Amino acid sequence: MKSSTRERILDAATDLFGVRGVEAVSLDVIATEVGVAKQTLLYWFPSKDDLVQAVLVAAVAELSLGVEAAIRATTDDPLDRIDAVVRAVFRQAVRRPALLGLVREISRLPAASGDRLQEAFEPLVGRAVGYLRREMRAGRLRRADPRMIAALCYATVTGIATEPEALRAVGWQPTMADLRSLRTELLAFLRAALQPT
Amino acid sequence: MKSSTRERILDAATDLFGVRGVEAVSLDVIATEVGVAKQTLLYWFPSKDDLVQAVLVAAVAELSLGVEAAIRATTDDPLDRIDAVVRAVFRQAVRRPALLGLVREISRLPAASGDRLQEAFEPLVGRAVGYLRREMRAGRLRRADPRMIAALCYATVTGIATEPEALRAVGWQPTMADLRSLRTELLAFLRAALQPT
DNA sequence: CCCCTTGTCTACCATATGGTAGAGAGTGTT
DNA sequence: AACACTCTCTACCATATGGTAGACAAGGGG
Repeated sequence: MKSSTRERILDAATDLFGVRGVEAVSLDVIATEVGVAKQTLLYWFPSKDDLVQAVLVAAVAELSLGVEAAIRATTDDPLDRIDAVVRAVFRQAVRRPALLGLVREISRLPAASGDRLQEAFEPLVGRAVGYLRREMRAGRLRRADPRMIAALCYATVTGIATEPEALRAVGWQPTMADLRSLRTELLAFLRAALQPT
Repeated sequence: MKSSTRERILDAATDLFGVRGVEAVSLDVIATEVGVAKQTLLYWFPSKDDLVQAVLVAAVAELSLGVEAAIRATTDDPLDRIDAVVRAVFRQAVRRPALLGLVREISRLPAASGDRLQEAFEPLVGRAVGYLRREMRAGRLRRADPRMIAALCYATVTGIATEPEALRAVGWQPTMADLRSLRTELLAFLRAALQPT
């Protein structure tokens, strides 16, 4: 497949940007990783900014898709639903550790890019906050500011998924067993934090 | 004060590294910020790596000091104590938003530097995990893997403090009122997550 | 007065970076 | 055969970066 060059570039750039940070990764590094000349990158993406944008848009779409699918596939109970969303995010984070790291890069981008990305996430965020608010009113979740709860859940999941160093500091290791245990603890943690009193 | 040049460099570097990331900040930028020639930086810190190390060591010390003071100043109840630690971290994060961002930079550093930093944090982490374990055994905290709980609390606090973008996405604004409300919600969130069932 | 140390600077340098210009190969169209 | 289009490459380029060499000023002993 000739036309897969673009995809391969996007793939490599996603991983590199997500792990090392956008500013820290040069076009040359990406090109070498893909096994192609730098100019080929600049053929598909006229500038580094364009590449960054494309990578971010693809990452946001990928994450959103996974999350939305997880939402549709669960029951009504909000704790189960949150469970499913976290599992979905977790699964993607394991398959592609760079994805969530990329999301965190957004805050380091020029304001304009950040805003655009924010718009891409807005429907998902808006729906999540609305959902949390309704469930709180119905007494099926601990009452709190639903916007803050959304942010806190995001911070917890993203934080734990993007900082292997923090986990290593408490003796955690990237084995299957520890991974499963981490997921279990994360789910119990969120469940306890959200359960109605 | 002549000898304060070093301090001013450390200060500026801390803020810039913490907000934009180590790789994204050049010596020239720091020098301009401080109002000094690049060579003056290289006089005080023979290389960028040296500067990075110095900045990280200072940041770790600063954070550790604040946390330890908070711990000593509270009662026995573990939830109160965790409350106090979070408040301490929060206070420092407000005074100096870059501090926690810096800690997150550790995972992007060469392994050797990361390890050294980890050692600096080790006593604090070890004590925290031991404390959590004892309190769980005593039934004063929800029973769980204390190591994971430590990591999760860290992820939640650091995540929420270092990602203004996530907060903005849910309509949060950096005003005094919103800041206070964020702290309140964060404390309630952690309290709920840790309370014995 | 001379010399040594301290701290800051200007002048460079090699390398890496994002990006431009344009050649060449392969493929399909007329 | 001639042409155009798509894709990749080599050859450059201007700028920015981390870092070196060394001048210059200020002060403090001896």
